Amino acid sequence: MRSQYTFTGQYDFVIDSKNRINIPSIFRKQLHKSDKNRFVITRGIDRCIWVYPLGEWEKIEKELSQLSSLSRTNRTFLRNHLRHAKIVSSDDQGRLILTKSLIEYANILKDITIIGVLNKIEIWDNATLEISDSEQSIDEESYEELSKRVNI
Amino acid sequence: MRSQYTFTGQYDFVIDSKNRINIPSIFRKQLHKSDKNRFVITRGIDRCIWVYPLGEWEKIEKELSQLSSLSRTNRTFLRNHLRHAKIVSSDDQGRLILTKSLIEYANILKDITIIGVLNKIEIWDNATLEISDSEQSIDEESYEELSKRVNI
DNA sequence: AGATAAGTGGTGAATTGTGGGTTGAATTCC
DNA sequence: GGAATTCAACCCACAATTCACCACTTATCT
Repeated sequence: MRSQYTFTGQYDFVIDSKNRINIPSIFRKQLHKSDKNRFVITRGIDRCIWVYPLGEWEKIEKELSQLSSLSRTNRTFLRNHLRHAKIVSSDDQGRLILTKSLIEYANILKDITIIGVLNKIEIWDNATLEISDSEQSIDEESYEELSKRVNI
Repeated sequence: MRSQYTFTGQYDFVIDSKNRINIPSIFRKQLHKSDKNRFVITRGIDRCIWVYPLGEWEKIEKELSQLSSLSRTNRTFLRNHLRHAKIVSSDDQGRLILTKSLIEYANILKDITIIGVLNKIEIWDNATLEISDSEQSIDEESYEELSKRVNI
């Protein structure tokens, strides 16, 4: 299923004392009315927070709901992927409130960087992202592997 | 059949002296009127309590009723799954009363964690969940297996 | 430069989580 | 069988948190 969203670009913001973070206005303008400024925030696989417009998240839920809880692996997988996900709405200014546990997970202090990654938005602590950048470079071999699957 | 419920997120609560536990308000808001604040509480497969909105439980019963009692495995499974199931209603504050036997089964003392897992809600003793977390990690192989079936 | 939009800070009202009391029905005990 | 006890249902109360706004400053655009 093709996503209707194609978030791109990088933007710097700050988190305030009430754990609110702004969504770049250019992203807000792209949001579909049916999502009604609702998002799902959850743990990213790296040390960041993933933000999905509600409609995008519902596609993921649909996939997950096919897993039977009789399987141990499924139970663990479902629990671990769903427990950090929370539906949130943005306020009139377009801000979201992050949970304390996600803030801790992503090491967020004050300065954050928001990155558009197609159908989701990543929220990074500024310093953590820089460290991650330096560590996570892609080697030549992996690029070769990718080139077989993605044509850009 | 796709569930109408998609509980997600993790919330901390306490159980009080009358064995009452709160349901997160965000879950309560999602409840369908036809369920009229009625739930089925039962043993989870792990050391936790599973809570289903009544309507969801009825779907499960429908699934279970398809299992023939001629099979020993089926009989045992059915018996163990149904004997601890109980219909309960929440009070005006949105709390449920847990049975002593379920409280014992889940090792619940005081601090609990509630996790939304799509169509059901899990109630864990805080410490028990942490232990379970450390034991139940998913190995790479299982992730590979899952990736063939779930596209997220 | 002025007007508009975007980002950030703050506040009062409403909601939520938790504790407890009272009553009447069900259960247990002698 | 009747008394004592337990327990669920239904209240009320209240502190802490959250939410829906309002306000101000900074940036952008024409």
